[in-house]
Formats: sequence, C-alpha cells, structure tokens
Amino acid sequence: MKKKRTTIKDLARRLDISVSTVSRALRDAPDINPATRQEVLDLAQKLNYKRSTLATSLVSKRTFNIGVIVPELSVPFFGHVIAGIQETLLSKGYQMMICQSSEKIEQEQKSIELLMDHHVDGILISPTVETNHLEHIKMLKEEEVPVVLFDRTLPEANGIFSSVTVDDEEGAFNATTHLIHEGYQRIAHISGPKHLQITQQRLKGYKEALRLHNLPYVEDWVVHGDMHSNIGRITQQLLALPTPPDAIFAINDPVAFQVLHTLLSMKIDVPKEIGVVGYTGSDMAKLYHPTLSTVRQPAQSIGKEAALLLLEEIDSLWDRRVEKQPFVYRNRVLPTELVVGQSSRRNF
Amino acid sequence: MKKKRTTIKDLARRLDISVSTVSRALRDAPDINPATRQEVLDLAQKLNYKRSTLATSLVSKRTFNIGVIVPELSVPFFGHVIAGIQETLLSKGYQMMICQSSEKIEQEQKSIELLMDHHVDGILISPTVETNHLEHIKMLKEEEVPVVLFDRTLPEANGIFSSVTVDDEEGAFNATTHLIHEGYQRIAHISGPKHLQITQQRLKGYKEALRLHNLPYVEDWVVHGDMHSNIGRITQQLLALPTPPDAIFAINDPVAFQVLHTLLSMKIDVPKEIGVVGYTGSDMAKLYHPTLSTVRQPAQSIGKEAALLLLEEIDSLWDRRVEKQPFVYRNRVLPTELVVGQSSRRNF
DNA sequence: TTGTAGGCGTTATCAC
DNA sequence: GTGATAACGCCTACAA
Repeated sequence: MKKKRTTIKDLARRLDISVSTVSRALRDAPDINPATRQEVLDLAQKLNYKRSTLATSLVSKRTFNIGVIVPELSVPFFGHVIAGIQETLLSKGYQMMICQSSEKIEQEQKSIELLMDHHVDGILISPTVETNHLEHIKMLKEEEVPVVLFDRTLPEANGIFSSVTVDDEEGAFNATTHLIHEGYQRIAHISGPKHLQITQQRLKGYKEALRLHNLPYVEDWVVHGDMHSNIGRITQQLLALPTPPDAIFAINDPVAFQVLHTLLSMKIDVPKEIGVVGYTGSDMAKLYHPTLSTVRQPAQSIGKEAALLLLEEIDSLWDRRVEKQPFVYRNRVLPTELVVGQSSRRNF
Repeated sequence: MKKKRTTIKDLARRLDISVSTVSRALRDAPDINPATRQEVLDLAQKLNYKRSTLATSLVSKRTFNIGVIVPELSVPFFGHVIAGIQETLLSKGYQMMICQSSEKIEQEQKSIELLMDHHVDGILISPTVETNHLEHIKMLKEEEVPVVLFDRTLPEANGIFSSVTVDDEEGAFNATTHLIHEGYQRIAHISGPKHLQITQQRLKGYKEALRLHNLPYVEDWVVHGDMHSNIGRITQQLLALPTPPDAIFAINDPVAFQVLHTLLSMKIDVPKEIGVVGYTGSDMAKLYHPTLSTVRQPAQSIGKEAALLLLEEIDSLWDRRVEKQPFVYRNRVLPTELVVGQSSRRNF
C-alpha cells in the first residue's frame, strides 16, 4: 500500500537499456560506458531513485545493520556510549538497532535472537549484571556473527571476543590513592557483581592502592551490591560498623550519588567526615553539591572504538572468504582520568 | 560468506512438497492440511528454520522496523521514553532503529532520510530545539510514512501529526502554584526555545498561576535558554537583578540541577533563600541534596503511548487500502505529577 | 488441499 | 560495453 518508489526497472525502461546496465551504472562498476553511466545517474537523480537496501541485502547477505545491547537505556553513560557508536556507524554507512536488556540475562538472550532475526551484520554487547556465562553469546560465533563486548566483560571472554574497556584497575588504583593522599585512612569500597570483570579489576586496583600504602584490607569495608538498589542501606550498614570507614569508593557514579544522598541526609559532612569517589565521570558529577570526585571513563570513545573493532571484524569476515586465516581478537583498553571534585577534598 | 540458514526450499525438498505449501504451513494459512502443516512445522523446528525477514519485507513492503529520533541519547528522560517505546514495539513484533539528532535540525533531517532508506514502517520523533518548522517531517507524509511526535511538538503540527505529550501547562501551573503556596513571591522562570510547544505551554501555566494569585508578571524574571548551556550565567544574572527572584522554576530537571549547583556554590540556601522546582521527574531529583521538587513526566508511558499511536496508524494505513478514509490524528496528553522535594519547602 | 508460475528489487554470471 | 538469465527467500494468484 506504500507509494512505490522508482526502481532500476523503471530507469531501464525509460532509457531503453537493460537493468543490468542500470545496475552497473548505479554502483559505478568498471565496465560501463561513462556516457550511459551519466545518463542513468541523471535520470536516477531526476526520478529520485533510491536503491532498495532490502533487495540489495537479500542478494548480498549483508544488511549494514548492527545490533547494540545495553543493560539500561536510561543510564547516561550508556547514552554517551551509544552516541559514540552511532557516530562511527553512520560514517561507515551502517545503521544500528538498539535493545535494552534491563540487566536481565533472559532479556539479553532474547535480544540476541531478535537481532539475529533481523539479520544484523554484527552485535555490540555490554552484558547485564546477571550475565555470569557467555553461552548465548558464543552461539553468535557459530552463526558467524561478529561480536564485540564493551565496558563490561567477563574473564572467560578473553581470546574469544574482542572488547573495549577502560583500565579499570588503574582507575580504581588512582581513585583510592587519591583518597589516601587526602588523608583518609579507612576506605570502604562498594563493589559490584563478583563475576563482572569491572568489579574484579576495580577491586584489585583498590586493594593494590591500600597495599602500596600499607593500609590494611578490611573485609567489612568491601561490599558487593548490584549497582542499583539498596545502596542507601549498604551505606548505613557501613557507617554502623564498629570501626566505620572515613571514605567510600563507589563502583560507579550512580552508586556514588546514592551514597552521597544517604550521607548528606544523615547530616554527615562530605568530605570532612567522609570522602566519596565515584567511577564513570557522569555529567552530574560536576553538578552535585559537593561536586563528586570520579574516575572518568571516555564513554563516547568506548562506543567509537567498539564500533570500529566490530566493523573491522565484519570486513575481515567478508574479505577472508578465500584465505581463511583466523581472526585476531583484540582487547582495546582505554585510559581513565581521575577528576577530583569536592567530595574527596578534606580541605574543601 | 555467512553460514546459510535453512530456507523454505530446503524444507520443501526434504518433505518432497512444494515451497508454496511450506510457505502456507509456516504462516498458518487457512487452506492447508493440518497433517502436512504439522510435518512442516516439525521439520522447521528441527532444522532451526527462521523466516527471512528480508525476503518477506521485500515482497510485503513492510519491514516491521520503526525509526526513533531523539535529541539526545544521554539524557535519562529520553532513555526512559525509548525503553517504553521498545517494550511496546517488541510485544507487537517490531524492532526499532534509533537516531540521535544532537539537537541539530540538520542531523534530524539526515536521520529521517537514513531511516527512510532503511524502509522503516513509521517514525517517532521528538524534535530538536532548533526545529522551528516541520517541512522535512511533512515530507514523510507524502511518502506515506506514519509519524508520531512525542514530548516536544510544534503548534503547527496540530491536525497533521499525532502526538503524545504531557499536560505541560497544568504541570507548570501546579509547580508555580506550589511555590506560591510555600510563600515565595518573586518567582522566576528559566524557559526554553520559544517555538517549542512545551516552552509555550509551561510558560503559560506559569503565567496563569501568577495571575490567579495576583502576582505580577515580571519580564526580567523570565529568561529563554536553550535548555543546556549557560544556565549558570543565566542564574547569576537573575540574582543580580535589582529585585532578584526568591524562587526559580526551571523548564526541566537538567536546567534545575545547574541552577541548584550555581546557587549552592554561591552559598545561597535552598530552599530558605531561594526555592527551586524543575520539570521531568528525573531519577536524580530524589538523590540531589536537597532533593529537587519536580513535575514528573511519565517518560515510559509517553514512549508506550507514542508507539501505540504509531502502530495504529501503520495498521490503518495498510488496512485502509480499499476504503480510503482519511486518518484521524490524535493528540494524547498525559497527566503530570508534582513531586515535592526539599528544594522548594521553606520549612525544610 | 496442493502445485505452478511469476514477481518483489538487486546483483552476478554468463554470453554476445 | 551491454544484455539476457538466473539467483536471493518468500508470497500470491491461479490452476489443478
């Protein structure tokens, strides 16, 4: 029922030449008379011809669509990443289909199938907090669909999937060291799900900083949360400890904001009584009062790099048809930047 | 180069029946023997057959893809809206392609063309702050591509496009009235781009509240911004006025947070000295300190409703082929809810 | 109920 | 250089 667009057939008829010639002209094939080529192009322009991506895809098997799966669409960080992805993809002639897993592995699973049904040429995934295995993602490999993980990943993904992350350990190390330098002695860490690599790495950086400064690692001061709920309660529990911490390093900014809110509501002075550092580098960090110290992740760049890796992998998949050499997976690790705000400066 | 999936031909061959029979079985057409139908279904299941959406779309002219264009992906509000859209679309078998216009009309334009190239069945748009006309969007009408505007719209869209918005005027009225009831007398309004309907409606509600309470409308207290930059400066200018306001009603939460940040940095007591109310109902509102009073917009519902309207329009477009009755555009206006936080309660 | 034939819009492989 | 012709995977009359 759609108004039908002009097709190469139309062009062929009007120019009284064959469709194959038109087709050649339209994708400037080598063997074509420049004159006829121009004729075709002109008419195409005039009739507002647009190549049907559908038909092209049907025969070529490529859709130039790539799928993106994020845990939460409403988290600004992912918004920035997606913006980066989008930019890169567009410049290369790709479009993206986005799915939200809502931090549920089941939904992640479904999304993958959905994207497959829509013939995406590749998929970018940031696993959910529930995702403690990669079976459903490995399936994609079997279907020869390139995959790149971003931001979050699992240790077992190593050597199987390309990925783009930040140097989580270093970032955490810097954040913790900063707190120590500011004079905080009892630094707690509100961590994330244990199986996620970012959790492990950040915890590692945190520990390393303590070790290097001869501060004890206190089990009670390290709590694993789900990055979302109950942060208020967790914070209160930390404060209720026999020896409560005098600083809190949160796994990310959303958690940090909840911590701040809880502390300030209890009329605890931040940063005098308790220092706080987050991780993300969200826009709100510099708008909060006090401004939040945070380890800035280059969200946009993460998106760009991930998209680039994926496209390279896709290209290699298509060119490689003859010389079947195995693809080399790459793990791009981007640097972070500690942005010191007021929430961690005792002399504020 | 992709590992080829099984097709209806494969099924037909293995079952030694014709492809049309297989095709019929697969989309449970009426005229088919239940027995053979089952056979086909079983084999399909066994061979992991998946219908090619590409081929189907090519012949049916429907892709079951719908395009979404938002000003900014990294704004949580839009993230929530998109989540709502996604949910509705998925349940109806649709997928979505997202584009970010980055608040630039040119990018909006490009996105539209891009989505068209990808044969989307319809488009959901929230115009940019720059969008002061709808020519490029009207073009879609000519191509018979249904469009629904959400959140933001222009007065001239009336009667041409369906839309889903909130009762902006009422929300603004409530916010302003609330401030008045709390004892604020000199209420400023940081507004948005003049041509946007939300700007006009919220301004209207603000004015109405003042009028109803016999408060004067002071031109100097109403400033038009672009919803993003320079809010700090605007705030300071307001405070520097001969008669500075004692409350600020911001057009949305992002702006309100900038206002809060500016005020608190100047050691101005909120809400004692100056009250603040935002508009959006963002998650951060209840995490800020003081918590931000805000007019809550049901983001998720906006997305759902917009998607529903669009799908209805699409359906009607396809069923209507015979009886060509004009489509009735609808403007769904959702209610808002004033969420009172600490930023506007003098007795806090 | 089932099969045949033609078509959706492009591309690719042949001849000419 | 150009033009038939056969795919791509599926749908839809029209016959049988």
